Amino acid sequence: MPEEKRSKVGTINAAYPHMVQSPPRVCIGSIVSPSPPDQEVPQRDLELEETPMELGGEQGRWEEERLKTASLSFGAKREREQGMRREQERYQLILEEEEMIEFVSTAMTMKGTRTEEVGFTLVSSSSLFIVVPHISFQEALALSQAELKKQSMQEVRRSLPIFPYREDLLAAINQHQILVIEGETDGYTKGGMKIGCTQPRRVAAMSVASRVAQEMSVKLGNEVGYSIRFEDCTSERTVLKYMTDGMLLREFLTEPDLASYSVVIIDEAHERTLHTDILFGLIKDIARFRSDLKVLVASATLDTERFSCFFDDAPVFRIPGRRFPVDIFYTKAPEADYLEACVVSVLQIHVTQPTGDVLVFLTGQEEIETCCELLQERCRRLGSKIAELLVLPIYANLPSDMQAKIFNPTPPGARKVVVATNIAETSLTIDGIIYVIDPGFCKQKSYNARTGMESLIVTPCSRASANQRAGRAGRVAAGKCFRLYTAWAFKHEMEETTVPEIQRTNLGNVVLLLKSLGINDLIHFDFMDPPPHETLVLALEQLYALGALNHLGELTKLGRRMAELPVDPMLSKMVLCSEEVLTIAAMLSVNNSIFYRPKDKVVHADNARMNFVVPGGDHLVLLNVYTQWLESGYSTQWCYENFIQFRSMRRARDVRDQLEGLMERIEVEVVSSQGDSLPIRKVGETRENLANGGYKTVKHQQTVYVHPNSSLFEEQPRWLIYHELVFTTKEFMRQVARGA
DNA sequence: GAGCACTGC
Repeated sequence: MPEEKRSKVGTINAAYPHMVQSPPRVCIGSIVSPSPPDQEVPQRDLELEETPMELGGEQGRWEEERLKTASLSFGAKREREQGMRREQERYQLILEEEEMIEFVSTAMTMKGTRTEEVGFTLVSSSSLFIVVPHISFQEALALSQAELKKQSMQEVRRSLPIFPYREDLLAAINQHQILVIEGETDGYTKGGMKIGCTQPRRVAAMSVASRVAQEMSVKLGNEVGYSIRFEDCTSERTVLKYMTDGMLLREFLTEPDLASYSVVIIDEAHERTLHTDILFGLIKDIARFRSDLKVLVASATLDTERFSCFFDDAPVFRIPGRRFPVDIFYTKAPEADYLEACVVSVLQIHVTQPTGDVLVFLTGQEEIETCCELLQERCRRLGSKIAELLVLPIYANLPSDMQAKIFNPTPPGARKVVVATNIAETSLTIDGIIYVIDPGFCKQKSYNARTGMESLIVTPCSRASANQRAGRAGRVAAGKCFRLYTAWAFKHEMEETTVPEIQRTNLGNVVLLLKSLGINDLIHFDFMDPPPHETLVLALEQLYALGALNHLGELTKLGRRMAELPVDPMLSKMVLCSEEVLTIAAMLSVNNSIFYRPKDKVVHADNARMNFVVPGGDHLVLLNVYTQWLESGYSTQWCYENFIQFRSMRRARDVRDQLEGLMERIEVEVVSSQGDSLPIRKVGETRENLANGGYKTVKHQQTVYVHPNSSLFEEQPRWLIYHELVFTTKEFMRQVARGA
């Protein structure tokens, strides 16, 4: 019995009890374990896991049985590694029932058109209207987009989910809905008044605007336009303006009462992005004195109560959504090794299910790469025994040309498997997906306000998220969703909804923005879900330390300027120094690593990165990278040759240009420090070197370490300045510079 | 000697 494997189970168990009540499945040959006895399995710690006999009684016997199963599995694994021939024999068994994961259908189906109560909640309290379509505007448009290809515009319009309710809706709010606008926006767009509609994502703002312009037969940018960072596609004629939620938030700085808007629509409200949540508070506030302002909140969940309640019991108007039914399957017993379970499930679907592509949700790049490798390897070994299986990864950091591959149509006779991160949950839609495999995990950011440390941790996802994933199987036809956890776990162990971002993130930026809008009492600001008290306090403390707030908590002149710059307060302060710092701040604010590091070319990538190292630390390395890129003429080819992410660099350039423009506006002169690197270093806290390679933070006396990817990892100078603190396997300082 | 989910200004 391999001890290390068992303790690993213990480790996972401690973190995610619901996932690990069974021994790990390590190969296709492992046998589905019997159901546990009726009583609930107590949460066990590492020690208990290693001495299961101590549990005693029925529970103990059950544990013992299961550990035997585990050892059988490991035995099988060793056997499997012995030779190709055996391997072949095993795989021939792939179709045999006991070789497969046992799924149970719980008669649970995400219902299609007729029965699902989804739709709008249109609500009005004197000045306030809330529309909560359980199918979002964006979703409705995406659905109709597919039909646009085969039908006339008129037919498509009729086929929109909202169409049958249009009259009621129009009557109820006495105006015209964005979805069904047919040029009758007059009443709300007289005298230069606009309708604004926010989306959480840039592409959504652009594509919805483009579609509506098409519907209204106007040129995009005229009556209908969009506004996103780095790109303003509106004109004086624009009456219907689509934008990102963050963009509207910034508009508060120049127009605190949104005087030029007669209607504001917040779409995809259920996503609860940080910006959406702040908008809620601000809009609720201005709606009190702007009785002419109409507010519409659109959400795709059934949880309309929360929204209605927050907006003083605004009424709710429902419109049924439209989606194909999705059958939900759960595993009979929990799966400890979900990566292996994914691979088995994909093959199972491939061999036993009719045509249709598969979408697998994993948590990150590494997992996705491993999963793709495993799938490809097994397909190769199975050879002509199975039909062709196209395995395609997708995650945000994947270069664009490789991302594009997932949209290629599947050749006849083959099946496509897309292995994705959460990017496929909301940000992009892939045609032809019929099967979804959901292990039930995602990577989530969390923020510890006591230490000011962020961490990115794999956590079980929420039921809302799981349902969103399942819904991805029902876009083109009836689909199936295979959940790699039990129905019991879904019901009892997963959270209803994902914790809103506002409760999981550093709020330095937001606090500075609210302060500059004249909101002094942040503790009593009307948040739909308030952030932790400590988060607000720490943000205030840090702003005070940076000189953005005075001892009374009032905004200083510096603070006012800092609020204009759309970067972290630490960076906006730094930017008010020298030209080089502008570049460095832009590079630091691109939070993705600019260094591309694919698994199969790790050595090349690391060598390429070494070539950029200069003395002084990571900030100067970043400056060096940017300068060389500039000298190459912002070349794509240059990026490719040097294992640099072109997208991140282009973004850094955009941010840099924007900051430079804003600096002019707030009348701060951009001066070059003429090769003197000192001003660059005025960031972060200083640490003193400890014997064990760790450092102690000056402020909290906390032990932290240099990140191994840093250019100063080997050097370890006595004093260090760091840009951010991140917890992964240890407390790491990322982006460090040599102290004085 | 680690590993960055996804957005957004």
